[in-house]
Amino acid sequence: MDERGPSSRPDEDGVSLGRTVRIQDVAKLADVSTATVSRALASPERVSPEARARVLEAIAKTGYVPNPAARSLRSQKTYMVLVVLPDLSNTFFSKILRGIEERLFEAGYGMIISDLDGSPEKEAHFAAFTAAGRVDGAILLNGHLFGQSRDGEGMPMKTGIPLVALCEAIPSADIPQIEIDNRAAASRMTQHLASLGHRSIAYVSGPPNNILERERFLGYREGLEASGLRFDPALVLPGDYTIASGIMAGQNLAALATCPTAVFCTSDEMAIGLMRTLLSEGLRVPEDISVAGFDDIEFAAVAEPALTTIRQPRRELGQAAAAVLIDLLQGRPSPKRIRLETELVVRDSVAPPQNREKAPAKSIRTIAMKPT
Amino acid sequence: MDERGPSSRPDEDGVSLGRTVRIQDVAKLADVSTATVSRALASPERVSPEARARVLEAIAKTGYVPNPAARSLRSQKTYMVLVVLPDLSNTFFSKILRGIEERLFEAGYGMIISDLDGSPEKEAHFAAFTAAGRVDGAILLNGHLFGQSRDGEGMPMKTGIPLVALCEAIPSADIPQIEIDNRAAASRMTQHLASLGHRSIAYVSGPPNNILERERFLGYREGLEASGLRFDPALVLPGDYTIASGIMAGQNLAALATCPTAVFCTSDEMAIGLMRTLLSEGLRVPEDISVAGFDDIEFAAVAEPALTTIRQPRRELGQAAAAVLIDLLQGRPSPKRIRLETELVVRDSVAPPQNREKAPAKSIRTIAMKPT
DNA sequence: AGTTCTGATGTAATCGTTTACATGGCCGCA
DNA sequence: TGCGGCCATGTAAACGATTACATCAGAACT
Repeated sequence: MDERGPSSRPDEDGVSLGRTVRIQDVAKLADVSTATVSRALASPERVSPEARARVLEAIAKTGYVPNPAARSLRSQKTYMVLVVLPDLSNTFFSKILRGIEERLFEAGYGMIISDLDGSPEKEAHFAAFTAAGRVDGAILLNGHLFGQSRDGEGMPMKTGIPLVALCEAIPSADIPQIEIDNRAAASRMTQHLASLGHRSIAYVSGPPNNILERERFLGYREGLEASGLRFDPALVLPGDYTIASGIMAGQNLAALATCPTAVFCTSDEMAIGLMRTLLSEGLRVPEDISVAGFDDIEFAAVAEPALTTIRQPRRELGQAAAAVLIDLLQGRPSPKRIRLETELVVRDSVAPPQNREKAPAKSIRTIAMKPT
Repeated sequence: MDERGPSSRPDEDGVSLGRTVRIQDVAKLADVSTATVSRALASPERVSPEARARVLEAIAKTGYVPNPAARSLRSQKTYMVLVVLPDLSNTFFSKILRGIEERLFEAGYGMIISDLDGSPEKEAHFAAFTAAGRVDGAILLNGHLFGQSRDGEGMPMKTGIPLVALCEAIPSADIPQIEIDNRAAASRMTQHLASLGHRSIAYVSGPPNNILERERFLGYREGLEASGLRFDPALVLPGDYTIASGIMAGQNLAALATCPTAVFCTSDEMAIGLMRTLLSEGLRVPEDISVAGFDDIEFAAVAEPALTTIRQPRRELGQAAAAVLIDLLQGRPSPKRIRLETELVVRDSVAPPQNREKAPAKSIRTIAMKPT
């Protein structure tokens, strides 16, 4: 019945606390009412300096820590935030998470993580989770609202708590969006490739129906157009942002009738997987084919060759989302949309195209001398 | 005062709920007492089938979700678990996290994450967190107990809640440990290198005072000894498991008077960073120098060359830790220590040493033909 | 038939806060 | 001096569940 019995000896400072320290104990010791103790903590300016000092002293003496359950029960606030994401083990998200955690921590909020893992069952569970009032707000990285019933796509979740969409905008929902301009970034990369002389630029896509993917694909086409290149559907290879899909795309690419001189992968994972395949197929990057990525994950800089990519400020994205949510939670006005800057990071995996049909692989080295 | 006002229209199923559905509402609808409703949920066998059916129906009709704060206040259980880790953005941890989350979810527990980020301030905060009873238990990935006061190393945290140490054993604490045999694994890799003919094997360490590091270092020395090789302190390069430290170690390595023929890096991140540096220094892997890693992260297989490493079953480690903690929380007996198997994954970054002093780099290719 | 036990249910106390409302003292203004 | 207002504080009613204890009906045994 009472498992904590044996360990309930006097704790630190010689103050023996029979059990848990309650606000009453503090009140008694400070010779004030519980209301004053509560106020001294929540809104110090509403308590006289002397009373406050006594309360603080009593708290220090007893080691009092407010009981969150009781606090939450009464005040309807949990100081907890739910973060929903599709895949916790993905490098891309974990860096963002860190940004989120930082800000939340500063503001005194805890972070509960839900790895959706593609399971609708989990979605339902976490919809209930929010409904039960276990969290004050949520940050959604999964690109859609969960708990959407019959109405399918169109029906936003009515949780009644503040929500923020991070990275993947949620079109039908009227909630703040924190994101980058995926379209502009993709367009820029495409134009970068084109400006180096590439005329045949393949594209490795993200998962279908993904908002990110739609935007990036639009950017790709825009970039082609802006560079006066024709869009060729045959050069669009399916992917899903994973290393494995990059490897697959590499195989598909190598099997293409006329191999393009450049590939734009919409994630670094795919780019790295793809380079790997290309390399083992005997193609060299960037001499035979240029490869570009997206995200600038840690490994992009140490890939071989180092990956040219688009940097997303992941930590900052997380921080911004958390900041907006906190504003919302605390009733402050907050921007409806934040777009953070991306950056084109030029490394070694992209180079001007070289005429590889004319010579066997070995002699290419001489051609490579050309640039000055 | 009441922000939810405007959105409080009838919800689903046409059942209009003025505000939140309470257990009383369910009780009234099912024509039983609140106690029966509570029991129907917590211990169905203690309620008659008819009553249970009525309760369940009423719950379905009203969409009742128990209020966690109230439940927690009364029952002293939160159904929340704290996971403490040193760096959330690290690939290695995030895969483990996923394993943890899976198991916790199945058992109905939520996961709160604390990214320690090397900040003692945060440790204090989370010590208070557990003390306040916000979680029922914790999984520690950080290798020590927080909240250790004056006594320094030796004083285990007295939180009064079940704890489990994952990966990094906590020597002074009497809590279950889930881990791999780091020492045996490191020894095995060292012997693997030696068995290929390497006589001079460098070691890139983890952070000092880290338990993992200590074990792996012991394994390294053991492996050397078992292979009849002498330990040379000059071949131990400092690292901290990060890519950056691997890059640094690569520079130090290249600067060494007599370059070893093999390097054992105690993390894949370091191995990949190190290979990168080596490559740009003009050394080839594995022809000039073999590189081995530890962990088998996703990128190990697609590194160039593909990394020979030790596979840690990360997801399983997370699952096992969660399972043990759940046992503990539910009063079941649980193992005091679980050691999961590692696996030596042989890829391309390790090869027998080749005599590189006799010939200039170019002609090495002929030597490389040797293997049949 | 009387007693005891068991199983299903209800009643109401309890968990530890926050906070609406009441109180009382003090200041300043007329 | 009297009165409105403000400030600091106290009192006590929530918040919404769990659960110890009481109750009661019926079964089973002597």
